[in-house]
Amino acid sequence: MAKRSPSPEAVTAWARLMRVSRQLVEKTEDALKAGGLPPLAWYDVLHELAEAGEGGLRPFELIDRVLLAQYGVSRLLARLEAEGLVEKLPVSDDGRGQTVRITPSGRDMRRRIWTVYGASIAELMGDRLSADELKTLATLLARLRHPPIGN
Amino acid sequence: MAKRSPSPEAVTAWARLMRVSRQLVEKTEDALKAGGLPPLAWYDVLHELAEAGEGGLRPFELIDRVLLAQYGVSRLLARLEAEGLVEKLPVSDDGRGQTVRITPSGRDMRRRIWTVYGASIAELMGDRLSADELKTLATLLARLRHPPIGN
DNA sequence: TCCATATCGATGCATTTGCATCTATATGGA
DNA sequence: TCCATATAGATGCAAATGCATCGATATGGA
Repeated sequence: MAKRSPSPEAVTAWARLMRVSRQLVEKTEDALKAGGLPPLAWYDVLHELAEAGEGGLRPFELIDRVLLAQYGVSRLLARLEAEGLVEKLPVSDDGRGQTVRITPSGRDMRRRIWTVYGASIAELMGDRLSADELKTLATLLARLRHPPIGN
Repeated sequence: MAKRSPSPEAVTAWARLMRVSRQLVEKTEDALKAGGLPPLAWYDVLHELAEAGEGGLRPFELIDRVLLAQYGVSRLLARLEAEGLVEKLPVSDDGRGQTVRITPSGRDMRRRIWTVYGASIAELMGDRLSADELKTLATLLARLRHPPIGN
């Protein structure tokens, strides 16, 4: 089967996207480590659980939200639970599953991570592009999402 | 010390960038696996070495180009050498170092990876944004590079 | 020349990730 | 009701990664 070739513009944009996103992640992870804080993935999960409120979330609901594999979620939740940042509750109408809820100490950790994470975003994105440029960037990136959904 | 808060625009752009880049990498890695091909990192190294030509590159020169840690480069090169895709040559004027050169079979592998990788770029980027939009995206992303260099 | 320090690249060990599979419960059709 | 199949989540094992450190060579100053 014939494979297509990408346009030079597509290749350049791709290369920049790959390189920049990795640099930004690396810089942010470094800042978190320097502050004695856990990795970004912990923030992602704590953030989703905080948004979900008292009802919590089922582990399988986290898979798509934080872009982790099923076993990744399973193990990350085990670590978070061991640290007392989340709690697992049995769910009444499905004996296979559980509900995961953020604890007060989890909310506190989320806040502490955010002081570093947010500062990193401000420095690495906010300082480099104007509000308009950031909106343009966000709009273009939205068109690359999968599945492609409006906005 | 006081930490800054990022603007809402910066946060949105950041979130989109993180999510989209991970989705694109995942889709591309999946395509490579489906084709029985090695990961993207192998392509990155083979690409740099192919560009470098017969002179090859020193391992430490690859560190910044492919954004891997020193030990990551060391081990990846060991795997590539074991597969016969690169060869290590002693370098005359520095007894500590070596020069790494791509082999014919390495060039062939690079080509084979590109048929899948390039098609993935075409599908995931080229099909979704116009040439002008891709240029805009690339320009905005360039402003986020570290260190910030012109373009 | 000698020694302290820096650089290049490799590696032991612990942690993390990926893959495959497992157990347990749920669901739907015969 | 019973059984085949599907889904939720956990886990054993192998591979990859991160961290610290090592051995070897280079370099620069006393």
